[in-house]
Amino acid sequence: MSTLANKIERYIKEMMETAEKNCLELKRKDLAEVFSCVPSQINYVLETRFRDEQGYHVISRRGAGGYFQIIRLEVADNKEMKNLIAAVSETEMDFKQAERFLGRLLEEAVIHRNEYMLIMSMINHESLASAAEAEDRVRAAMMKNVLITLLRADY
Amino acid sequence: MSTLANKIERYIKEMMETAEKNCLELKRKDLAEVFSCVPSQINYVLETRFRDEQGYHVISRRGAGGYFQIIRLEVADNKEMKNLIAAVSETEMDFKQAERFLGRLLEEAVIHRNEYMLIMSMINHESLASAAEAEDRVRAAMMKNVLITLLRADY
DNA sequence: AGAAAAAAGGTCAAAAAAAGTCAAAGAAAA
DNA sequence: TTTTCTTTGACTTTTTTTGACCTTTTTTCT
Repeated sequence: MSTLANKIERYIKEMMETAEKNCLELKRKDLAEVFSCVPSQINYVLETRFRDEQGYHVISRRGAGGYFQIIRLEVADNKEMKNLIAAVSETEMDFKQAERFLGRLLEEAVIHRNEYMLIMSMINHESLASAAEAEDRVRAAMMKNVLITLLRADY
Repeated sequence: MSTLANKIERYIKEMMETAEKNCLELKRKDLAEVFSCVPSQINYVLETRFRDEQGYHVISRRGAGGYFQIIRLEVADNKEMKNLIAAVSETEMDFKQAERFLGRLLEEAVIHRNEYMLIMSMINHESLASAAEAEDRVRAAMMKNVLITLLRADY
């Protein structure tokens, strides 16, 4: 059985689909009630599954009548493309970052499942272990080249 | 009487058959309970009987909701393939060697043009430069993982 | 208007729930 | 009797879940 965090993630993503809009507004307390869990569990899900690198942006308001909004950032969007390139041109990238980033490309169908698996297998710690302290730098360079390749007109 | 390790091995392989799927997901703790042994016994079985060279690839996740997956590789009876995996696992590989290897995979239509481009962009010198003297070892590890991924029955 | 209460959401660290590692002890084989 | 293979358990690491305490915003009551 999948974890509670996974269920909440799926629930939110389904809602987003159904909404047929790129923005979803929810109340933390209500959502926690639906899953009968503590409210901070919702924050955990947002922090681990709905970060900017993953293609979602979250804003919230406290106080009575508070809420949070999840906005999906589309790669198709030109501005987002620039963000992507900027992100990937960072000099270091740990595995988790790369995974979130690739998860996003997969979700948005920029890459397909097989490409995802292939890339993941090449950037994982096992592959890069011999690089020692240079691991995150190598990964960043690889990710940059992946993006450049994906953007090539003849890909 | 056969050893416990052998029984667990048979049990897993039977499950794999029955599942009529190339991928099996299990919980280490549950399996240990079935055989009333310590959980690390399961790791022993996986390490000695389900290695890549033996035609199985294992992936796992720790933490609450953790599990492991055993994926069958399509090498089955193919001794040559198993040897190839073993060979690639050990070596260092410079760019030219990797290029020839990938070229063959492309010719034999194991991979397609896009995959070829993607992989090449990740193993080239530019990507791996920061690895310094470890470059060829990193490339070999990457190529091994590429091979494993391509052979995954669920690829 | 100002103060207090209520109604949210945020943070952080501890507890819980897995899985991994490694070395020592025991059993089997050579 | 060495050597190799198996079994066990103490300790580690990772991921999720929970709860106590904090901050912000609105509402209600003098």
